[in-house]
Amino acid sequence: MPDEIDVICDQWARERPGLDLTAMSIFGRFGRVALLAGKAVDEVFAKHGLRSGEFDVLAALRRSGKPYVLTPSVLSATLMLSRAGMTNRLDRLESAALVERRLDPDDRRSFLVALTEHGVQVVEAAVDEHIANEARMLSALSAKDKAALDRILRVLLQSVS
Amino acid sequence: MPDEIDVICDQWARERPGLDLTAMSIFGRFGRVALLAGKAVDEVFAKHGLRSGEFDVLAALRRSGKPYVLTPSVLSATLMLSRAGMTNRLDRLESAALVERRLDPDDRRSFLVALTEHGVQVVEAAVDEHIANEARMLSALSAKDKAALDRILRVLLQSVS
DNA sequence: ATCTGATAGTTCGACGTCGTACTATTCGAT
DNA sequence: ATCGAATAGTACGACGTCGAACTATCAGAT
Repeated sequence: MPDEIDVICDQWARERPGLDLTAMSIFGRFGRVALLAGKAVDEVFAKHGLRSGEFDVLAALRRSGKPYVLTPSVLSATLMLSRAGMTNRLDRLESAALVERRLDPDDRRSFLVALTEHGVQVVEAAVDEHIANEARMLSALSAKDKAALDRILRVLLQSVS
Repeated sequence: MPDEIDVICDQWARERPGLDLTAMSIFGRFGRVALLAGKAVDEVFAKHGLRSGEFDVLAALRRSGKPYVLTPSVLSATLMLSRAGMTNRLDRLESAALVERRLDPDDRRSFLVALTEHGVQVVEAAVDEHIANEARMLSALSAKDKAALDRILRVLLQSVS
């Protein structure tokens, strides 16, 4: 059953018969899946009052283990976000009382970003539903295909890095 | 060889032993690949003076065939972009003399967006280099893996739609 | 023929991100 | 001990996108 990307590739095949469309087909679907899956993910986070970037911060803190504390620099590096963008996210999260900024006793240039009690509760609930949602989106794949996809993505991540 | 996503999953496994991390692993790498591949793609387009959104418009026009004309509505639907965003892109492309707005003889509410001569030349050069770049990013995969990835992504796109 | 609802495109304000410039602080070489 | 380079975080302006409000136009029902 042809999909949207097939249409695009058929058009290119007609217009530019020499083109090798293998890569375009793969990256075309890749981008579409990333976009659509991202929207589905955002909907889940929205039910918990979060945007996906905000969840990423809370999740990074939560999975770092007790006492759920990291510096803004570590967070921005982990999440591949500029420090300026991280400042902005932390401002929002602090306004929502999901994190708090504490003084870093060892470095007065820096801060420690800590999950609040409320932040822990929110991220615990959000991550469970998030995982279930992701699993649902993969449910059309067989266990074998999921394993193959995981292996291939690992190679691909290495390759584009 | 463990990568960045393995670290994240190991952290979650330690903090929340019950969690099924299959989906997180797949979507985690998926997002990273999409992000990094997107940056590599942007660099190629930048060599032709384009942003990736602008290329998308030119490519949609080019692959539609002669006379390389589409309406803004069709473009925004095809590219999954709001009409407001499309207005903005078309303004930029028109300023760069890559497209032009013509009157639609059949509907005075609408316009016809047409590739200029210059626009055709730019997109022809850009698409060739773009395809080569995408193929390069996939070169770490065997032909068999590429075929498997294409098939799996097709299922996945269906699933998340 | 006219009126109602839908559609095409634009404008506007808001948002999140980025890159740059800036201040404060720390680290290292001498 | 001090000076210079590097680092942590923030403030600012620019950019691209979105959703909502708006104008102009079309299509269909009566």
